[in-house]
Amino acid sequence: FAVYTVLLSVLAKAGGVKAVENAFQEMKKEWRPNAFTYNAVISACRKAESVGKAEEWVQKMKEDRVKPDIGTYNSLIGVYGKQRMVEKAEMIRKEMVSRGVHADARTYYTLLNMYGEMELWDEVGVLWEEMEKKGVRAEACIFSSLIGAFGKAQKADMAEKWWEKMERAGVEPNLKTFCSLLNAYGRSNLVERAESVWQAMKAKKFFFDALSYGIMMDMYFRNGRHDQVLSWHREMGRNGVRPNDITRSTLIMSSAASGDLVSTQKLFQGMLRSWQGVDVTTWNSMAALYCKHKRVEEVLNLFGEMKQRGVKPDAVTYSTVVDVCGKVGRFEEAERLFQEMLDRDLKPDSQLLSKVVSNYGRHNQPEKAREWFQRLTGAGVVPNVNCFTALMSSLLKTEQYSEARDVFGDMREQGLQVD
RNA sequence: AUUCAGAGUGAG
Repeated sequence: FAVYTVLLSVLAKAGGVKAVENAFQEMKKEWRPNAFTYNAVISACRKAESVGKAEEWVQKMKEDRVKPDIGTYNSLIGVYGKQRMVEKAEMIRKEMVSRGVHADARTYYTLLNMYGEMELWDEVGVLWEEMEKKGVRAEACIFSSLIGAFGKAQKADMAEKWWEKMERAGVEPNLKTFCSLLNAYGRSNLVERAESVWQAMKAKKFFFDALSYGIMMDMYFRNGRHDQVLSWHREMGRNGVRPNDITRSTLIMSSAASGDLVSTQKLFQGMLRSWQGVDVTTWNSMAALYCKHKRVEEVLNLFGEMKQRGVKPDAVTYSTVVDVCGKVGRFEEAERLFQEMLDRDLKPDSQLLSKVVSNYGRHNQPEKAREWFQRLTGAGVVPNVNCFTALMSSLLKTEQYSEARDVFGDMREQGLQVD
């Protein structure tokens, strides 16, 4: 029975709610599921970012008369936390209180993680105090999470402060904690500090993984030090660490930014020939490179080839192919591909909107730009400043001053910060 | 036994 529960969580990590659900059904034939079993399934829904499914499973759990435990509440908070549904997450916390279930360390970790990702630092402070008051001890993992959040927000100073806090608390940092600090420096372009963290890690005899190298490569890439990207990639290989999807995509990006099109193509072809192949993000990076050069045929060929190889195009892929068609004025094709995107249940976003609008503007079709703006916002896309700006410049191209002013007014009405 | 932490791709 316990083996089944472990199996569920392993399947969840391997990446499929479907597989988890199937295994659950199999198991149900022989055993009666308990809270642990349901918790594992709910957690799988969190990984798949499926709130609806998670809620369904909570319902099933109730129908099955299995009482939710602290793990269930924590998992559910995790489900909402990942989607940044603060109110829902807090609601669960209140429900816990009313049922006499006490928040534990993981409850706080999950909530802190959510607030950190959302950059709601005040809430982080409040929760932290509450946690300390309750005598819940922070572990390395929560410091990784918060230092990572500060890093993403390019607040290296805050990341440092929390690192010191961790040291004062006597918590021993692990590889993930070091990596979050490394990345904090990387994101703030503090290359030398990142390098010295790396040295400190080396002194501690950590075994670096591809993720660690990936952080360094990404930092050098963003700082335009493409030679360093290459040499760290080589260093990784020398140390017997296999490149993964992310280091591959960083390598492609770096080559795209530094070399000519042909050498990037060669690099990409070489990756395709290897047994690992490349993932959708790397395909997307390559497609974006062609798109930038307005090489429609290449983008479309790439698009076809990736499908042939069984890599599922995502919303970014479609955004790029629709964009490149629009760039060169092939709007019927763009329209067809856009429809295909919807048929595949992929959600258009504000970036796609701004691209489509500016492409119509570029080709002096402001009416079409406006039409698409309405169509997409009607479909639930929330336009940002870029979208409004694209629409305004489309209108201004044909000297529609008052219309552009109206758009400007609409933008301010939406409460958007004018930049 | 189950529930929490670290890196990559597209727009004006």
